[in-house]
Amino acid sequence: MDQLYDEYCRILKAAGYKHTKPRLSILEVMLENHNKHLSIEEILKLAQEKDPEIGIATAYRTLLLFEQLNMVYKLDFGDGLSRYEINEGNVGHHHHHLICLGCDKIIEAKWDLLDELEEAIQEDEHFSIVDHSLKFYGYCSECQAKDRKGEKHEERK
Amino acid sequence: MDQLYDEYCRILKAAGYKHTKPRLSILEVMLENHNKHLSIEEILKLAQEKDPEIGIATAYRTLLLFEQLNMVYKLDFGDGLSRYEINEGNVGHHHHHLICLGCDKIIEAKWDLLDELEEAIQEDEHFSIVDHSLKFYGYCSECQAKDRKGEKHEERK
DNA sequence: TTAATTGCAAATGGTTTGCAATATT
DNA sequence: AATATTGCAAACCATTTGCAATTAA
Repeated sequence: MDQLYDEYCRILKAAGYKHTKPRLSILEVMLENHNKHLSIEEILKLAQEKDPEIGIATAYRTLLLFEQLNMVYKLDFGDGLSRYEINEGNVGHHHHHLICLGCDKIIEAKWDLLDELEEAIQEDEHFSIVDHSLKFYGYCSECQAKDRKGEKHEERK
Repeated sequence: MDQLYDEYCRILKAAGYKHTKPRLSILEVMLENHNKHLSIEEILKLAQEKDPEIGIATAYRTLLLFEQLNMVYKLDFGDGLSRYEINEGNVGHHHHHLICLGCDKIIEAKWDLLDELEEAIQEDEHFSIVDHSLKFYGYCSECQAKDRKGEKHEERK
């Protein structure tokens, strides 16, 4: 089905975890939505299409496990929901996010110019960096256009 | 007492909000702890030393108000608590944080080399940046030293 | 006086947990 | 068969909200 699927199955087994239906279903969901930022609720709903028995507690436990095994990233866009994204193996450098304050859209940022900054930090502070999280808040081009037309932004919840 | 205190009192009034004891007490607490990252619970406890009547709901409402007026920053270090820090007016560019995965210590990072990256994003994506959040996860010098001695990291909750 | 603000307690909502039943190896 | 895993429901805990009482202007 997918090379990552096999790889992550192997990792699960290697770490001593069983290949259960809920785990494999959720893994499939995460791979099928590799470009999205699904919430637990969304992941559960999709997984239940494959295995209707799955409960919410298992979804939480499974995503936590996947996160610990570095199979997924946990994302937080400040909307009160934990979101997850499969780790596609671009070692250590997952992308950043642009969060639109007008319409709550999330845009992927492909730039990664943090190397300089990371080096400075490692040297000056003797802090050994493992990972980072970078979010930009602002207004997307569409919301800027709306603004120019004098329209209101959609209300943020 | 403090020039920022006066300034923020003015801002409150200007925005049509009353100068109540809870608000002024919490403002004082935030100014007296300008270099810390206090949780709501901690802010409440400190504010209650000045005004024992204050309830938790007021603390939440006040910090939300202060955040909306850009008087404080809301911080999230992933420990399940909302933390707040007074905005000392370094316009738009508050500092970044280094979060130690070994001992949960938070180190302030003074570097701000994101200008290049922000320019690239504004141009390529036509995304108008208002603010950003940058966190680095890794190990502080002390935890690295402990590691070399073969000691265990403290358990994370 | 009057409209904003507060404290309290109850409600909310995402997440975690205890436990008996079930599934994997 | 032995152990890990699950689903369920209850518990948890940070945050929000309704409302009557209080307070600032």
